[in-house]
Amino acid sequence: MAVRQKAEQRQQTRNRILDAAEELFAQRGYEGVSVRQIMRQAGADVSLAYYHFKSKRDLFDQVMLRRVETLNDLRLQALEAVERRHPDDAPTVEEIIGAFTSPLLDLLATEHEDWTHYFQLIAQINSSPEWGGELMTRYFDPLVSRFIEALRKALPDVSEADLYWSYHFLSGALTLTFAETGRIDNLSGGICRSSDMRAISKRMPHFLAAGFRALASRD
Amino acid sequence: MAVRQKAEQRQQTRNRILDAAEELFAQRGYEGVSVRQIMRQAGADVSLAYYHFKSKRDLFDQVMLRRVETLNDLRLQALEAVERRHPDDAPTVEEIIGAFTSPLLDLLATEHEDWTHYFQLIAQINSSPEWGGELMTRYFDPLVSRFIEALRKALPDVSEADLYWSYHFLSGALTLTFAETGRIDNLSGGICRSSDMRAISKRMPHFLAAGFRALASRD
DNA sequence: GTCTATAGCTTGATAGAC
DNA sequence: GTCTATCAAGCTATAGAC
Repeated sequence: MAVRQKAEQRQQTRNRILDAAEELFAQRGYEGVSVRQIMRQAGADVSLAYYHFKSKRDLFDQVMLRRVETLNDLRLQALEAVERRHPDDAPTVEEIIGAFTSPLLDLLATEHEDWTHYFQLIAQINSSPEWGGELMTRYFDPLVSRFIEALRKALPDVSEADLYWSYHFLSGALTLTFAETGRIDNLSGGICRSSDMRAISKRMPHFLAAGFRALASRD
Repeated sequence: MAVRQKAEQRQQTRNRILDAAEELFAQRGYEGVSVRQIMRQAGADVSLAYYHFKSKRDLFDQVMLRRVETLNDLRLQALEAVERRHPDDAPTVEEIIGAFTSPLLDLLATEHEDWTHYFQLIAQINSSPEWGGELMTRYFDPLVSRFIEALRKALPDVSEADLYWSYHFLSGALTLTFAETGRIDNLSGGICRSSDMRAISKRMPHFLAAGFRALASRD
């Protein structure tokens, strides 16, 4: 019984550190945050960081890993649900893109605090020459390849290059949107809000699907 | 004569520092680079950084400012050229987006070394919650508002919210593309290359224009 | 203008008591 | 498991000689 409590508290502390690290890395990037700042926010001593994690870089990797499997699973389930609704024909591009993006919107709607910092972190990694190529590849490529395959079936005449470039444009639009930097609030004079997920889900899949189709049907 | 040489050398040193800072900030972000590393790469002593610039942050601001006016001027000229070709009707969405994006492609084609790091830096800033909202607004909003105005004329029935969200998706696709992280190279197994500007210019305006139109003509 | 030298601080990480 | 104490290194920034 005492053993179980110890294990639970250990897990709790570990998670408090991961939460603090996630939030601060998301705000200021890996290099912009010190282990001390993270542990201050977690309400624990610096040395505990090195008891629970091998190094600052290991802590960062665990922040990334903690949520990636959940996210990829939800996306895969959404895609499979779409495909089950189309036993004979191919799903539409909108439906496939919806399966890729709506899990993010759902997670923000139900567990906003937990996921918003994670998506901000992904956005920064995606745009970083130092981290982007390697980390996005490692964490997301298997899932993305599965989505590309579905898109290839929905757009039978599309070339491989057009398909990958289309996904690339999607990736940029998606990650910037979930970065929630407040830029669109300033630019639009308050007409649009970075945090308005309903406004996003009404527009993003439609916008991107039209782009995919435009490249697929060009000349 | 000696005075002029001094002034020229001063300018040269200053530019060497700015070049080094631009490259390193683009690779590892503001916090990921020290003034010492910048000056080592510039081949000059640390103290010279503080002779030419007030602080690390001032150096960063000057890196941003050095190219932003040139870039915005070229974009504005491209837009005005497009509008001059349409004295009676409105330009197409493709033409307007082309005026926004093609100056970047041209600069990379003619002065690649000088501009590639700058665009990588912009990409990271755009996706950062810490910097994105404020800096992108300060440096680019006047120009972007001018482009939004042109797009409003090209899409007379579009709602204001659709217009701003469309631009937002454009911004994400554009900045990720110029971040050149190598991700698309990995994902596509070599079919696409991050640095292939011809492939980009053939696809990006077309993809994005279709998105704008899809939102503008939705129900 | 460019150098040396250094102040004053923060960093990532560890050793050892309890 | 959690604390105190500490290390060596690196950091931004400046003062002052030439």
